[in-house]
Amino acid sequence: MSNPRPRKAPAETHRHGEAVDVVFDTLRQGIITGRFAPGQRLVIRDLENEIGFSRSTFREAFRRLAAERLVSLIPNRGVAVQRLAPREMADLFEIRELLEGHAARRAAERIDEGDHRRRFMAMWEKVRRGDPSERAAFIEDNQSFHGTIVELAGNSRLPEMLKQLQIPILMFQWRTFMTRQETELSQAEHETIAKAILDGRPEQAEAAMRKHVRRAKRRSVPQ
Amino acid sequence: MSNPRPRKAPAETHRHGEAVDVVFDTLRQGIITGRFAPGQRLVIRDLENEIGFSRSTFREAFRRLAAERLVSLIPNRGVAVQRLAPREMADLFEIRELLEGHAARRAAERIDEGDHRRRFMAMWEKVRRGDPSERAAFIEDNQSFHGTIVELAGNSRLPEMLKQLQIPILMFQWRTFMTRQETELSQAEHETIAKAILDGRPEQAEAAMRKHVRRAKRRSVPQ
DNA sequence: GGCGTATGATTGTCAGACAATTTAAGCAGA
DNA sequence: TCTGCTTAAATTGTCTGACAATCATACGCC
Repeated sequence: MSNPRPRKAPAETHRHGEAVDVVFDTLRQGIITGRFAPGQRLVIRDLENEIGFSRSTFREAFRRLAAERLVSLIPNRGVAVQRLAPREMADLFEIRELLEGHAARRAAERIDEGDHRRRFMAMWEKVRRGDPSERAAFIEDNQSFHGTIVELAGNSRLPEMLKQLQIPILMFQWRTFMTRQETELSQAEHETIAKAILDGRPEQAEAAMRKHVRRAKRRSVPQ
Repeated sequence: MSNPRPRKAPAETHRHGEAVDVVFDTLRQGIITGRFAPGQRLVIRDLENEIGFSRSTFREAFRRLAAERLVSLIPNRGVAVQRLAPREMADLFEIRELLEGHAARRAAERIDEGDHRRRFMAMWEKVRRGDPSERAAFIEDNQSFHGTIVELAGNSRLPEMLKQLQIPILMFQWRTFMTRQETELSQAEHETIAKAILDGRPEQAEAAMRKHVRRAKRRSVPQ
């Protein structure tokens, strides 16, 4: 009897139509955490053996990663994990300062619309109690703080734009030493921003947020 | 004698490694010009017959289009040309106002660095002479004006971010009736912005640009 | 050691297979 | 006629294999 051609069993079980998403998430996580180093080439045959899935799936995932600037396409050489020069990092922070400052302003303007105040206070109650010395928890709380403000700004495109800006910054900061003193200073700045938003003071909210982002830039980007 | 399997000849001659780019450009152009209507599904087999190239190439091009928000992915239904609600259009303009206003400020601050003044004046000499009643030329000059300012702002990420914002706006405006009066008003606003930049007045440049974008928004987005 | 050339590895593209899924069509029963 | 179920057709999502183009390296030659 003839041996039917065996089909590859995917590394992880997944539903039909999710392969590209699984591969994309896996690679993105690997890039953010440093599992794949900046500049490193991603060779499909190695990834096939390591993660499963097939070439076409990886190629589609590569296109998404390239669109988010996590990798760069090199003609006839596939893709490589993006390197960020200090200058480009500074440029990212410059845009982030602008967009997040605007988001804080809008959030303050709209704090009394709908359930905004309730949502913001729920987030803030949790974040303000966080222990600044627990680094992983602090990073998560920080995301939550900034994410909520951006959502409350009420612009449908702002969240995704900032997410794109933050991923490379995360790649960078992950390897940055974050001192106790710095997280505490960050906490204090969050407090200033939160108060301005809750008090409905747009100008102050924007100024405080911009200052906060500028300080993060000075801390993260080598001059 | 056996007939060797014929290979598909691509619709247009192109070099190795450019198929995805050709398909991407073709589809993007078709979407911007209205050849593919908002909401319309893009079915790969039809596109294969019409443009040439194969499924995997189209699937990769789709990922790029989806990343630029020109199409949306629908599970098990492929992709469809993105529809933009007036609200989302307004959100795009809100971000564009912010980023382009910032770009105008930076351009004014840096007008005397390097060859900035020469480059800006070269563009402006050409654009100011444009006939506002020639619509196609006006659209091109408009791109040139805004593009130069964004480049002179000196932020490496700004140009691509604004390009992404402008594509859906173009999709929309392409079908907008642009009166003679409006292009002339636009010209006059360009003049104000150009003078502020050439005079090195960042505050005025930003304010004029923001006003310019806000007026374009009022003209383009149904309230 | 420097330089052109063969060699191997990898990418870019095409083609075909098949399962999963959606949509439309056909049919049975109330 | 309407409703619900089954079937069929169309299309997507994924995997596999083929082959040309290109890049990187090793090799041989001088």
